[in-house]
Amino acid sequence: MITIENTLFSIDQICESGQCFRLRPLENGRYCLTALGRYLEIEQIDDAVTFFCSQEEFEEIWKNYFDLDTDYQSYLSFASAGGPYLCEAAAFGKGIRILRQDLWEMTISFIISQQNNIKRIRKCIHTLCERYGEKKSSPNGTAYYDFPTAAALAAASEEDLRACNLGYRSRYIRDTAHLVQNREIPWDSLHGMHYPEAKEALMKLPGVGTKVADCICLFGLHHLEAFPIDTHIRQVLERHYPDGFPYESFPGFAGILQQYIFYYDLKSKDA
DNA sequence: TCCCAGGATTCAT
DNA sequence: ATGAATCATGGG
Repeated sequence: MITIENTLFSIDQICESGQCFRLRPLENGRYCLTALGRYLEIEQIDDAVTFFCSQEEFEEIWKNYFDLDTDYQSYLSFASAGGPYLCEAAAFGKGIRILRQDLWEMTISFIISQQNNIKRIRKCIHTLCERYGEKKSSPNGTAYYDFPTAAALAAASEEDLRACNLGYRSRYIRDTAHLVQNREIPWDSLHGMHYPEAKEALMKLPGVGTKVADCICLFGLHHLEAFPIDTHIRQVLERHYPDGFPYESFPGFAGILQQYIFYYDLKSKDA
């Protein structure tokens, strides 16, 4: 295990910000995460964050996954350019980070997210992993499931997927899996593309429109300029930025501010 | 019973 | 180029 000190890291805020659906709290106060084919437990006490893995695994995998080499204070300092509302939002969620998650997992996860709520999105993804992901065991013996591969989902029928309570999104997922599996989309090239062309390519996938493509770009390709506009963000923009959001004040990283806003709006409503 | 949830697609005008 | 209807499922 390895412990770091970081005032701008909150595993709870990251979990609750709705960007990572397979990060969840355990009974004992820790959090567990299944990602990149691995299982990880995390514990945070104030600014001290403990990763229950070897130092090598932390350095090679999780340090990058949690974007720990990035100085988020420099992003937070821009919040004032968005007025008092953005200042409040940024102060409220200053422990949030944009994780560097897997592209395929983000694609399927955010196809599922459409017209859906976060609790049920988590449940759908969990079911999908249980039924179509490879079962593994962590070093300490905890069983977990990988996120299903494109091949595994392409092999499923639409009826099988509907049995996972995915609803009308079942066909989107099946067809998307087929497109990727059959190389009908330049999948491996996506990582090398800039934001506009990556977004355009992703929108060729069934079930991927403007908003979902932006989420995939932000969380799966780490394009920080992607600014997903969902129902929450749309309402905030209408209410607090009637003359337009000052995107130009956050060149190349408006997506980070989007996450502060999303989390702030989400948490201000669940009382 | 109706409405909403990190929308996208299709079809109408 | 906009706008309404439709798409499953579960929770309030």
